[in-house]
Amino acid sequence: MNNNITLRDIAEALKLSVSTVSRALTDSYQIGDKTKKKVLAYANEHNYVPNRIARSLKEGKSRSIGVVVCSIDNNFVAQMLDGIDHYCTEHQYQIIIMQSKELFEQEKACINLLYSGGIDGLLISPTYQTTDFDYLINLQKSGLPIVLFDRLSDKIDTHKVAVDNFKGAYNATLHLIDNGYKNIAHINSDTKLSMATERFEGYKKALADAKIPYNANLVQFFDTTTADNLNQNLEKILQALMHADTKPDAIFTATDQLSTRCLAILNKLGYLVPTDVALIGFSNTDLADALNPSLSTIYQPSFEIGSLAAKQLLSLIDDKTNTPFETILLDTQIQVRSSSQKSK
Amino acid sequence: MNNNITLRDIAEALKLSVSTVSRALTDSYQIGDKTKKKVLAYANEHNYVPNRIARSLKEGKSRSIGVVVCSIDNNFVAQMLDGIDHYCTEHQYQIIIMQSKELFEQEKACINLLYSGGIDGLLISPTYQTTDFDYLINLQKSGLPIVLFDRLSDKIDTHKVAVDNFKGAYNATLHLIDNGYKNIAHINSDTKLSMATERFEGYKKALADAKIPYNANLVQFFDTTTADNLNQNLEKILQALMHADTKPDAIFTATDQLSTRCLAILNKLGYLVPTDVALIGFSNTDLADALNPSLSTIYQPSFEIGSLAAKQLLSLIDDKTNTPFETILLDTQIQVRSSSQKSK
DNA sequence: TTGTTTTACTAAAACCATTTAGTAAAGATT
DNA sequence: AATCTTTACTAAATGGTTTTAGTAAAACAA
Repeated sequence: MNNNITLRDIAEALKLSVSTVSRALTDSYQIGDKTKKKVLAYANEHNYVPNRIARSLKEGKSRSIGVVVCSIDNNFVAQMLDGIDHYCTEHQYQIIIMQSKELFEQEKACINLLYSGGIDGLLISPTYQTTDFDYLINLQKSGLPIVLFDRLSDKIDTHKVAVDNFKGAYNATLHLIDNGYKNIAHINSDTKLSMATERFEGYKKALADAKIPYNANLVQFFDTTTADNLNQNLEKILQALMHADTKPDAIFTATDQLSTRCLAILNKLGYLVPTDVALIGFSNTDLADALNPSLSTIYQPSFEIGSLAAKQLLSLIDDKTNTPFETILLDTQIQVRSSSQKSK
Repeated sequence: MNNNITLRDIAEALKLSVSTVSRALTDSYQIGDKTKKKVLAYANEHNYVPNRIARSLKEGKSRSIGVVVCSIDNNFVAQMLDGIDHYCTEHQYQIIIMQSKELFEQEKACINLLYSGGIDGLLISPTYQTTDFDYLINLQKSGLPIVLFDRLSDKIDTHKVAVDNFKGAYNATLHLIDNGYKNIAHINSDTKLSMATERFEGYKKALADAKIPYNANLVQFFDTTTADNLNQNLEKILQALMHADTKPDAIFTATDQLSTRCLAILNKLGYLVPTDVALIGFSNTDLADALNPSLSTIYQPSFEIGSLAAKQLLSLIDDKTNTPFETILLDTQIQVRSSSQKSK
């Protein structure tokens, strides 16, 4: 902790009261000009910085918010955190980031720690496991402003910020259809969060609109919570898919990790993308154009998700007017590259 | 901010003094068993959590540390942050991450904010621009424990954690030489931090040991601080290199961003890697094997750098014994893939 | 019985900034 | 001259925890 001078030090040095010094520094009308100047001069000279902790204690506000994400070590998450940090820094709020590592119990532990640490609000992107939002609802009831971002749930009523998953998935699938693909597989995470079903629904709607019959054998949901799970299961699933009766000619993957891992595994298994099988998926990797082949992606405005979520939270913290909760859905962007096109 | 019950609430409810309650909860010998049980029961029932801010104020410790990095939105940085977070969470410290965005002025702003926010210690990976360490030295003098990680400097004496850049660069260059490459270019950042020169020296030493004459025309240092700088300058540099009299048959890139961007640009310019030019570089991307071609890398133990740095900092915070400062250099790992080998 | 020790508690200060309530002195008003 | 207002300040409380110093009562020893 810093050992700067305090108001008291200034007061004693200048033979004033602590309250006078405090007021002088906040330019109160109650203090005369000469005194103000004297105090200001002394404060500057001795590099006075108000003790943030004392102020927090007094004001009952810490000007810090908690952020809970699955893992900081995830490209897409890091981009959103960048957006959160940008907005918060601009508005003089500090962020305390904690990682749930996709474990519900750890998520609860993070939240408890943050809450007792005195955050003014909470920004959370729940784990894939999370189905119980009661503890969040309780915190909310006891006065903690909460905003959900990226991964949403209907079980809690609050501000929410994410992308239009349905539309993004619809567009991805439509793009494959437009490029002549008919047997389109879909690989998704088995989370109960709405993003998974929304992307699945978008996929089905695009098929339906194109009058392509839905084939459940081409759709796989599975546990992607750990890297090991993902790699091993995904390899099995891809092997199975590619040896099935109705071998897919294209794949639409629903998450960042799934998309890039899928490409890596297809390469490893010796399949030529897109000749043997085309691929498009949700992903924000900035290496999409350097991949083999360059990967077509559904890009999410990650930075904006983060900064908007932060904005919603700070407005919730400031406003005690009961503005109704809203859900903001941003548009995704389709980035067509080689992995999803027959020619090129 | 949370509105939990306080010691005082418990005290009033049980008709005890605040100090008795405080002592009962810390299991002090001064409190009788019956009272302890009564207090503990009440505290549990009403979900008492000590107010972290009040405790910080009293103890003069916040159990939080500041972390300053160039950008959270950088794969390698995020991996190190994961390591820092892991160690700190384990030891009940909170981390407050701030981004310098490679700007020296912003770095100073971050540090000031963190310092006045009452951090117990600082973990910093300076910007490429940073050459002046006086402000850090001043903070150190006024009692703030500081640990440098990843990007080091001789200008400040403290604990430091990074990789053995010289050896990593030497091994990368040696690998290219062993694979028959002779005209090896080297692309590096123009930072004044030691990592750049160390990697450059490793490159030169490997050439010298192999009796390959050093050719300054094959070596390029340039400003990589922004993505725009990097992309545009790198493209120019690669164009120039590939059209020079002594066209390189291989390239060794010194940073994560340089390596992956270099590959992307070579692809874009139509050069076949490794046939036209081989490539190996420092990089921690988990997409190395999905790149076109799969990218040979010098991998840094990023997680360990982070967790070790955190460990050093926390030991500095606890220990007031003046253990001498040490610099820990971890070994890099060479990961040979297609981009650096003639046959495959 | 008197004096000493132990047990089990409490009052109050400390950490530092903010803020409410109040005071003394100067200046203005009638 | 007497009253009101304004100016420029201060004392003290507040926030919640920890800790120092202290007290009353019980237990024990002589």
